Amino acid sequence: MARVTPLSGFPEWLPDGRVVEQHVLDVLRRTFELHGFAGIETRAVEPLDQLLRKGETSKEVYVLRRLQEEGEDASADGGRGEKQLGLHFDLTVPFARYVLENAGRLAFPFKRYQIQKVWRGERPQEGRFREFVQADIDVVGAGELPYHYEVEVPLVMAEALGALREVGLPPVRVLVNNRKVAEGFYRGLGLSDVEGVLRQIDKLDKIGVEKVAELLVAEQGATAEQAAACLDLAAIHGSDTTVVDDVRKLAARYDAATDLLETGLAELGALIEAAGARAPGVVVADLRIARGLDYYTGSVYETLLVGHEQLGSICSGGRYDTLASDGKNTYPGVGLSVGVSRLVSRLLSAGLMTATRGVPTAVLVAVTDEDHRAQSDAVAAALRARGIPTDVAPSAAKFGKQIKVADRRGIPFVWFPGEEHQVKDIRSGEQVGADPTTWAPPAEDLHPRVVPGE
RNA sequence: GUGGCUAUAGCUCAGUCGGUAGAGCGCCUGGUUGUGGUCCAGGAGGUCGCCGGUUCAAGCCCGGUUAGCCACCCCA
Repeated sequence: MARVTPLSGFPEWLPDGRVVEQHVLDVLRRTFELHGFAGIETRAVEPLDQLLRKGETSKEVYVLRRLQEEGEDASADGGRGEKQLGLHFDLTVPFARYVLENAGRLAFPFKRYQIQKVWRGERPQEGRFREFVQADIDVVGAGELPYHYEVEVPLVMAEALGALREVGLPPVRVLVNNRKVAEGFYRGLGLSDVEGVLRQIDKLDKIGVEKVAELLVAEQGATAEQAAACLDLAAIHGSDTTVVDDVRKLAARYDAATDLLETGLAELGALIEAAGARAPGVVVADLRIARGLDYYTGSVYETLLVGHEQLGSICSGGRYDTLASDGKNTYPGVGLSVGVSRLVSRLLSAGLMTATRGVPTAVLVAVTDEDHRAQSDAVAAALRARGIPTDVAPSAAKFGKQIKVADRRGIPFVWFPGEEHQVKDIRSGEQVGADPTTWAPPAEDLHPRVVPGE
């Protein structure tokens, strides 16, 4: 048999892992719908020029090509002029296109969730995949989008992730910043290359304060004092509105106050205040969060798993003043995206969350001998009719083997048909008489459950 | 795209100084009268990633190649 090797970056779970993933997806979806987000799905491909819009040349896009393309249509370019297609690398670009395409039929502000696979042609490693699932929520407005949505979106996400706590998800920390604060502060200092400064600040975790200070001077042309100011700003963090005062004081000290800074601070303060009341301890302002250098214009978010910070952000997003635009109308939006595959891969590899079994089956009906298989099928039918997931033994092997079949799969009950039916809980060994038309397993054994790992 | 490491049984790995392969787990069979897990006995299973080179002889040395892992970059 040909040797099969896993394809790096294209994760696949075993059935019990899939149970965990499916549970995570269910909880996310339920929470999103609870908050009024409507579900959509967009096609997997977009025209390549659309995907590469916004100058995102760094994104590694998988391009779609037909096997028969060559030879068949040397005239394709001159003829149909088919657009080159690429697999989407996130759900925001397709959503923006979808909004424009359906603007006349959507009601704004439009709240949608979208859970789909995305593809990125990057070099994979732990927690980084080339094919992975994202779960996005966004709110998009026509022309304008009130700031309170920038407060709502991370709180919905905090609630969704919070709902997974009981099955083993570690606590999460949503780090927030506001692009206007950073931009206002830097401009107030006299630094005009806001993106450049942010890019350096983003390296703080990796290379440390001193190196970043050097880079700010060398690359961004900052004075030592300006660099120090940027680093002081980046050092500010906290979960209450004192961070706003801290920034104001800092700005005053460097004489860097601007209107833009004040606007940003007001927004950030409102977010922190609301979050403190609605999800205490979850949302933390962190003035060094940069995120998606080019397109975010207001709040930016990043989410860490407490105890797994090395994994990177499992959920991030922000506010775009121009999520989509058709030239005449602009559609601002704010959204967050959960990296479901990254999250689930860690939950599984670290044993944080496990499924009680990998098969849906609650009962395995034994087969006495092949001549009596119909009797076992009848028992199974009776159980299934009452919603009990049931399977029939693959062969009329010795009962010990049939029990083993159940054990290997985590099926909790084995049914022995006969004059007097009996059902055995193979975990306890307890075996009792039972009637296929009335017996039911305990509620907790009816379906696989997801539980915290050991 | 750049750099480092790795590739031997289904899985995790050992294999000394070059002398045609081992362990643990798993799997199969048996331990009598149809009830698993523990225990005991036995058994199956490997083109040592692939191609080439050196050598009397290569899992081991050399070159190439493919794949995987890790780091950088970037990001979910």
